[in-house]
Order: sequence, then structure tokens, then C-alpha cells
Amino acid sequence: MVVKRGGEATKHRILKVAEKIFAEKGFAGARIDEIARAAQVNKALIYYYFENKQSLLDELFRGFFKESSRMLVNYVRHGGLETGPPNDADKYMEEYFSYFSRKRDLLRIMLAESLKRSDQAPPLFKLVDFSDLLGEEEAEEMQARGAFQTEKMNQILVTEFFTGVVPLLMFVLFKEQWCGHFRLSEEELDRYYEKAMDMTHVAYHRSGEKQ
Amino acid sequence: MVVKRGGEATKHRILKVAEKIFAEKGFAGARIDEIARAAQVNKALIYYYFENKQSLLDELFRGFFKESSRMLVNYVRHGGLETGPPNDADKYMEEYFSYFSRKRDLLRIMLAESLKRSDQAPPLFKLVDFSDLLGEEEAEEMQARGAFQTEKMNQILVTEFFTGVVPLLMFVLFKEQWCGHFRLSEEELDRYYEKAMDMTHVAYHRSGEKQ
Amino acid sequence: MVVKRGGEATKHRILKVAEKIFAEKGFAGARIDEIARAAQVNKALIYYYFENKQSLLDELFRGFFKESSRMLVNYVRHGGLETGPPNDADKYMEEYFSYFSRKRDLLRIMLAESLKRSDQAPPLFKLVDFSDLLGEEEAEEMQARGAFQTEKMNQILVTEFFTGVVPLLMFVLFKEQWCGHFRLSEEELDRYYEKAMDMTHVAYHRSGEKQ
Amino acid sequence: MVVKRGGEATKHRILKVAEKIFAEKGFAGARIDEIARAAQVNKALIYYYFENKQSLLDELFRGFFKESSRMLVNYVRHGGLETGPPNDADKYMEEYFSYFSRKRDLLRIMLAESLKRSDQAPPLFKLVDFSDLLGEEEAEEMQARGAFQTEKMNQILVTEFFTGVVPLLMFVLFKEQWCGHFRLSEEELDRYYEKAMDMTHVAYHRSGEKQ
DNA sequence: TATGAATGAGTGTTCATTCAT
DNA sequence: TATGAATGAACACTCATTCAT
Repeated sequence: MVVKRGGEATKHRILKVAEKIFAEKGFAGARIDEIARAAQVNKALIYYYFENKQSLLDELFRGFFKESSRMLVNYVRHGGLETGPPNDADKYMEEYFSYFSRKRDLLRIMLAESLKRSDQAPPLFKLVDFSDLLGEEEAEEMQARGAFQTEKMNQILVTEFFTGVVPLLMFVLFKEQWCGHFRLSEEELDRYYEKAMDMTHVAYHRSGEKQ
Repeated sequence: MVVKRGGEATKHRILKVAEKIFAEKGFAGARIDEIARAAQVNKALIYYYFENKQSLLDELFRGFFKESSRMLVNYVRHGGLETGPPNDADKYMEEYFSYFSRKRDLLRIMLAESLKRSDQAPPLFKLVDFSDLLGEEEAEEMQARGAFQTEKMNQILVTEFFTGVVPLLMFVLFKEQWCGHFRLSEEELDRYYEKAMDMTHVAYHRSGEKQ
Repeated sequence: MVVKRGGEATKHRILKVAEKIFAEKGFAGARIDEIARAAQVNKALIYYYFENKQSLLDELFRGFFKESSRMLVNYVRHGGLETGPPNDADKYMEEYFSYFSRKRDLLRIMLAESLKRSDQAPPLFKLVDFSDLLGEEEAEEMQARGAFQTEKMNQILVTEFFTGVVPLLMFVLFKEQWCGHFRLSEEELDRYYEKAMDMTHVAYHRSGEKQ
Repeated sequence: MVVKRGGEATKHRILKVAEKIFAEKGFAGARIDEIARAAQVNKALIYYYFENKQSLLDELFRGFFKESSRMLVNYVRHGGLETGPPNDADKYMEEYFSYFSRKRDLLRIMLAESLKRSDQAPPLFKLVDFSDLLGEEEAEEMQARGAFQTEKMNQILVTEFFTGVVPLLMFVLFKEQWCGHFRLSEEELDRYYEKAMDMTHVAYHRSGEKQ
């Protein structure tokens, strides 16, 4: 990795630190002062690079969604949401899952922000909402393949989100504390979680393949 | 129901309002001023009844856990966590689930608070952790029955929490916004969610029963 | 004068101090901190009584215009803007003028604020604009008397404002500094100013009476 | 007119822009950032040409007073402040007045700055104070002519300033807003103002000539 | 000459909490 | 029990000014 210098590096450092502190304290609880101190920059410099506290968070989200959307699209393109014979969507799903683990901090903020009631859709929904991600042609083509029958698609989205994404999300977020509280090693917990998913969500996928 | 008068009623009103506002804005985002205004009491009066902002939240949690623990214990006592032949745990689970729906606001706060990293266990874990709820004798007796083999119990806890409780929790919290974003009626979404759970978590319970 | 106690007295003290400091430093140059210190109150208390810095100024203006409007209406009611035979408008004008001298600080702010370009009418214009001050009936009655022929009235307003009010305003505001700079006593300057007005604006009024 | 290039042109552009923005927002309200943006130069470059914010204003004033003093001296030299038989001071006065109209922005700042209490004489006074403008010889010669009898001169200065300069100044500054507020065209207002001055200040000059 | 980056000292405003009655 | 008034400690954000290149 090339060490960035000058302005870009500084901006990047601020973003990194903000990600961590937002995750620790929540958005409202995080202090610009603390972010500045931790990033070893003058407080005012944060306002040189970002319009305000909120836009710091926005830029973090923007970066995350750019990546995650790319992965989601790949997954969907390769039949990830379609039942039927096995396909190579799995490796894209794995990529997606591994990204989750690395972006734990951001996910923590995202869930916290999603919990705040607002008129907008919770950022979290973007994790499964690919409707505005596909190009028009492609969407039409998939539609033609019958991949998008609304009824079916809605069922799939709900199932994927609440029994697939959500458990993973929460597992990633609370893994460490669960280990501490219930006196388990990470490996043990991983094993339990994998088995739990295998007996529920994955089993459902398996049964779908056979149909 | 006895109509509370004077002090008790006021205190109760404050708690009710606080529950709603904490849920809407999060703990850090909620303002004592706003709670006072909404509860139509003087701001200082809140400090007459509660030591400080935090203890307001604590008291809300205390009340919630008193109820939820009672339900959880009933559920466990009637074999809710044990695989094997069907038992009457189901009706206790239903009670538990219905309680979730009614206490949506509090659950929202609890999840939000659980997301904050701290040395203590996330309040959320109490939803499945009954270890300090059963009396000694009872625990021993269940242990004798083999209900508590650590290995098995850990697997059960993980499975119940991440594939049963967590999806329900998130469904309750995001139901409304999901309907709005994906243009579904509540009834439709309920149906999708029930089917999703039936195909995953409930299917797993069914298969367990047969063993 | 009764010494006010408790809240009202404090609010009044803040207003008094703000009037002085705004006059000295201008609105943008005045510091809430300084106002708080000078009024011997906690800075936050200012925000208990006033929504923000601007509304502090607004309330000062509101009080001034309430008084000055009353005087202006009296003046107009007694024929102050109408040429013709002498009337008893003079004593109302004097009251108005004396009020100016006492409210020097506020006028200073008002002129300063009027200089800032904005889409609204400069506050200063309210010193002569009585259009929204008279009741409907009264306005009609004066109209009937021919006091409000637009052409004539516009000429009168312009003359009164630019050759009557404006010189007085500026005299009040710069009196002290003129004395210092040109080495005059206040009495001397008063005499020069009175003579200047007598030879110009007052002479015009006199000539009008004779017509 | 020689087209300025490079540095000089840039400096000039900064001054032009600063004049406008100071006039709009006042000195304290004006932002260096905004001036830089409007002048399309880097903020730091302003500090290359000017020591600080204040000196930007000072340089603007310096330029203005250089011009206005020249005109004032011409006016005085040709008998502008002396009563008696008509002289050719009028055309110098007209030049002076026309300069006012063109320099409206600067006058706005100057009045605003004059309103701030300070130990120095308000910049505004320089508009009539020619005491340090005339050479020693010349002053003596005029003194000999009796043009400078203190008593008389003071009366003249006060009269000229408060009933001549001040109305003009305020007319220039508030013309536009008066038109907007009282629904007049500029031509109409010009006519009213001219008549107002004719009936007051100019009438006084006329009467003086006859003496 | 010119600029992007950086900074110290504010500046208005907020908020949990307390006090006097 | 209840309240209006008061406060200290932040807090997000700003701004004139400087630095390195």
C-alpha cells in the first residue's frame, strides 16, 4: 500500500478515525474534538475537508455502499437470489460476507443510525435493495428470465434479509461480547454459529435447490 | 386498573414519555427538556423522581427485564430450549413474542444501547440468558435431566438467539419502514416474514422434534 | 421606580446591557459572552430568556417601535404632517425628539442594521412610516380631509425624513464625537445645530404655515 | 485606461470586491473567505497583498479620502463655505456630489464604521474637515479674508454637515430601499428629494447670498 | 505570485443538572 | 410535589491568519 501524502492522506486518516469513534460512541455521542485529537489534526481541518459532522458520516456510508453495492450486484447477476440449480453465486456471497467482517465498525454505526426513526429508509435496507443498482437493460433481461416476479422477489428479499443478512450482521457485531459473556473461544462460537445457520438459512437454500 | 394519582401517576407518565423519546432519538439524542415538555411536567421534577438521565433509562430496562425474565423462565421451565417431543413451550413463546411487539420502543433503545461498546454485557443478551434467573435447586434438577449439557446448550442458545430472537427483534423494529420502502401492506409483510421463519428457524425446530 | 425582582428583572437587565454593547460594537461585533458578563448572568441564561442573539436585538427594536409608533401616531393625528395653519403638533414632535436623545444607543444599532443590505425595509423607515399604525376608520377620515394625497404625502415624507429626522438622528449619534473633534462644548454645538435647523427645516415649516 | 496585468490587477480586483462585500455585510460581518472566492483568488493571496483584514479597509478609505479631499479643497478654495455673493463653488460641489453617488458602497462602510464608538474621530467627519488639508500659507490667507472666524466657521460646518452632507449621504444610501418600500420610481424619488433640499438647505444658501 | 493545507482562539448555542421557594 | 430561574461544561462550527511549497 502506497503511503498517501499531503491532503488526501489527512482526509483518509480523519475518515478512518471517525469510523472507529462513531462505532464506539454512536453518532450523537462522538465528539469532533476527539476525532481531531485521535487523527492528530486540528479540529478546524475536519471542517476544511467535510462540511459538517453529518457529512463525515455520509462520506463513510457512501464509500461502504459503493463497495457493497458492487458485490451485491455481482451476487445478483450470478443468480444469487434465484432458487433453482446450484450456481456460482456462492463465491460472491462469501466475498460479501467477508467484507462484512472487515467493516464491522461501519455496520455498527449503520445499524445504530437505522434505529433512529426518520422519514428516510434505514441505510441498512441498502444491503439488500439492488433495485437502483442494475442498469435498465440488465433489469429487463432478468425480468424476462422471470427472476423478478414481484411476489416471489418480495418473499426472497424478506427471507434473505431477516434470516440471512440480519443474523450475520448481528453475529459480526456481537461476536466478541458473546464470547466474553458466555465464556467461549472465538473458534467455538464460529462453529456454533455456522451450525446454526446451516440448520436454518442454509438448509432452506439447500431445499430450494432440490426443487 | 387502578387510576394512579399524584406522584406515582406523574412518575409513570414520565417513564412512558421517556420510553418513546429514547426510542425515537436514542439515549444521547434524547433531551430531558423534550421529555419534560412531552410529559407536561417541569424539567426539575424529573430530577425529583430520577437521579439522572441514565437512571431513567435504567428504570425502564429494569421494568422490561422483570417481565421478560418471567416469561423466559416460564418458557425454559416448560422445555422451551430442549429438543425432543413436542411440549407446551409454544404458548409461552407466543406470549414472549407478543410482548416483543408491544415493547417495540424499549427494544429499540436496548439494541441501540447494546451497540455501544462497553465492558458490560449488552442488555440484549438478557433476552436469552436465564442463567441467573433460575433458583439453584431448579437448575440442578434441569441439569440432572441433561437439559444443560454445556456443549448442547451453547449450540441451542446461539441458534435461538441468532436465528430466532434476532430476526424477530429486527422484524419488529423495521417492519414499518420496510413496508414503506418496499411498498407492502403490513399483512403482506407479515405473511412473507412468517413464511421466511417457517422455512428456516421453525423448520429446524420441526426437524428437531422428529429426532 | 420599583426594583424588579426575580426573572423579569434579570431579563430587563440583559436587555439593557445588550442595548449598550450592541451600540458599542455593532451586532456582529457584540459577543454574547460579554453581554452575559456585563449583565452578571450566566451565558446560558440569556438563551433561557431569548431564543438567540438576533431575537435579543428584535426584542429591543420591538420595545422601541412600540413607544415611537405611539408618539408618531399622536403627532400625525394632531396634524404634524399637514401644512397649513399652526397646530399643536409641536409638543408631540418635541416628545418624539426627546425620546430620540434618550434612545441614542438603540438608534445607533438601528442605523447600523439599516445599512446592511437586505430584502426587508430598513428598520429606520419605521420612524416615519405610519401607514400600518392608524386604524382603518381614522385613515379614511384623514384621507377625506385630503391629508393623504399621495403626491403631496410622498413629498412630505421625503422632506420630513431626509431634512428633519435624518439630521436629528445623526446629530444625536455624533454629537459627542463632534464636540471632541472640533473642540466645542455641548451647549455651543446645541446652539449651532438649533440654528442650522432653524435656518433650513424649520424655516421650511414656517413658510408653509404662511401659505 | 491602461489594462493592469498580473499582480496589480489582482490587488485591484481584491479591493473592488472587498468594497462591495464590506458594504453588504459590514466589516465584522464580511468574511475573508468570501472576498477571496468572489475575487477568484486564493485566500492566502489576500495576505500577500494586505497585512490583514483591517488594512484592506484602511486602503479603501485611503483611496477614497485622497479623492474626496481634493474635491473638498477645491470647493473651499473657491469659496464654497463662505456666504456672500455667488461664486463658482457650485460646480465643485456638484463634482463632489456626483462622486458620492458613485462611491455609495464605500460611504456605506464609512458610516457603519463611524457608528462604532472609538476614541478616534469618525471617518465621516473627514468629509467636511479640511483643517489639515490646506497648506499653512493658504490657511493664513483665508483667515485674513475673514473666512475662518471660528464662530462663523463652526456654524457653517455644522449647517453644511447636518443639513447638507448628511441628508445627501443618507439619500444615496437608502434611495433604492425607499423606492422599494414606498413604491416609487427612482425618478420620482429624485424629484421629491431635490424639492425637499431646495425648500430647506438650498433655500438657506439662497437667502445667504442676498445678505 | 500563487495555492492547498493547517491552526489557535474564539463564538453562538445546548444540555444535564441544581437551587430557591 | 412542583416550579421558574440559574449554571458549568461542553459542543459543533467559524474565521482570521500562517505555513510550506
